[in-house]
Amino acid sequence: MSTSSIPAQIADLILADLIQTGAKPGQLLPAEARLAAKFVVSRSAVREALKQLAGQGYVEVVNGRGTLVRPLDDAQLTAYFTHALALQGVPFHALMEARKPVEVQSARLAAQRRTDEHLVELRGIIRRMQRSISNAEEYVSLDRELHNQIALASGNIIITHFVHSLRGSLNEQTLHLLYRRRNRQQLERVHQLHEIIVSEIAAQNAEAAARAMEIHFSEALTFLVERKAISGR
Amino acid sequence: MSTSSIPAQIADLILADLIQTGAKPGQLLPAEARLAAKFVVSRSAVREALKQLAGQGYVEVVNGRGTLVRPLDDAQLTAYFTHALALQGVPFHALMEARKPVEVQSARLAAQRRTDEHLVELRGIIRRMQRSISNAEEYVSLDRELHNQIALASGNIIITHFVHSLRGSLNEQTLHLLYRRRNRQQLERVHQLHEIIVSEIAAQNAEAAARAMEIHFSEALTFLVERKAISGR
DNA sequence: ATTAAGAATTTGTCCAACAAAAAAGCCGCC
DNA sequence: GGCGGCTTTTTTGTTGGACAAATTCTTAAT
Repeated sequence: MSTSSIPAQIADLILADLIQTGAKPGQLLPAEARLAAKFVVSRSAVREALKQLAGQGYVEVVNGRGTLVRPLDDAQLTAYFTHALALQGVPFHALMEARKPVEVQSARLAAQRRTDEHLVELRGIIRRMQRSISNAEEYVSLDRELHNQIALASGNIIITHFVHSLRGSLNEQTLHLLYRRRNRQQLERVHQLHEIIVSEIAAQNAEAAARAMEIHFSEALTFLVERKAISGR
Repeated sequence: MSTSSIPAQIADLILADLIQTGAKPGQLLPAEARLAAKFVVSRSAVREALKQLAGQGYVEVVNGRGTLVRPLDDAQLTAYFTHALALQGVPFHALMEARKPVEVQSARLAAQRRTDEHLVELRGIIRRMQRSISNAEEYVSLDRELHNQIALASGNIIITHFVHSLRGSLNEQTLHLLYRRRNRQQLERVHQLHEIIVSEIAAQNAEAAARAMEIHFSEALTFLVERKAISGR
């Protein structure tokens, strides 16, 4: 709209230009002074516009070099999930509800497309998990690695970013809730499912891998609901 | 890091403060001048920091009033998908692969949680679709409405934002590919599945609704693969 | 051809000033 | 007391200039 601020308008124009011309990651944008001349605004306005585009993840401004198109990463997704959890108060189980089918798909595709290199990585993580089953802090860290690696093996960058960013925006308190309060028997059940998931991915049984991941998440959700009922909220 | 720019550091500090204090949407931040004094930097630096946070979707700066915490919306997700499709060249089928399980979950939850009001909306859309089956442009628009409304009925804001933003970042060309090239028989098959999905949601058959949505997407993906094979890329 | 110093380009940061919009305070009127 | 309407104050919007910092380009010497 014509009522929005000049930097916002400039940002839209620059972005439209990038899309129009099919800009590629790494490509250099015109200098701030040149953009300011082109749009007939001050350099400050252009700078704020670029900062906004940088915040949206489209570009990166680097001192002395210029502004360049940024390769796609999960920063935007991380910002979204952080916003949802920390500022908006979206309940954790709502995120898990959305995450579950994506992780199931992740396991399914990983079983179909995994390479031998992926498998080596996955088995290495499982081996380390086996040794860390009584160390909750390390097991949580390895759990993150495992799910990230499975997503990587899925060969789908959107799924990879989704899985990675969602885990990344969880705070320590929530991770604590996920694992540390469990007893030994419950942790071994969790690990058993991790092993099944990887072995089905190894055997390239897509549907079996998907089912194992689904059970894994169903049990995690059940666990969360139970704990919520106990804590009375 | 100490090497990053001052506005970036200020942005991180402000965000950390918002999270720490549990800021709520609509809440007003201190004035730019006050923040500048607090962090001992110029107002320009604070302004760029705020513009970055605005780009990340956390806050909104409004002339004469101040900076306020923004309610969660799908702007970040839209930016991510736009970046992926328009700038990064992520293939369309990769997005569909990620979208499919989310929409299946959306249908499943909608069947479990839909209210009568949701159902009225859904049936209204289906009725309009019935009349527009030969008008590809309008059918595409109604299709978007239908999927959004199903996501709304799922009661999960993450899923709602995901579905809405993914559709929103598709350009005209891609939508064209999705529907306009189909013949009458294919379009009627698509509509038949739309009707089944809604009727299963109406009957609160969660798994049946999920299965119908899954078939819907499988056929769409098959159609895309076929077209790609024909067009030779 | 290599290297190193210097020049040019580009972004980083700050400051000062005024415009524009919104909010807050004030004052008279009913 | 309450309620418009005006003024004042606060806050963001935008510009221009100045200099620092980082990078790249140029050039000259070996």
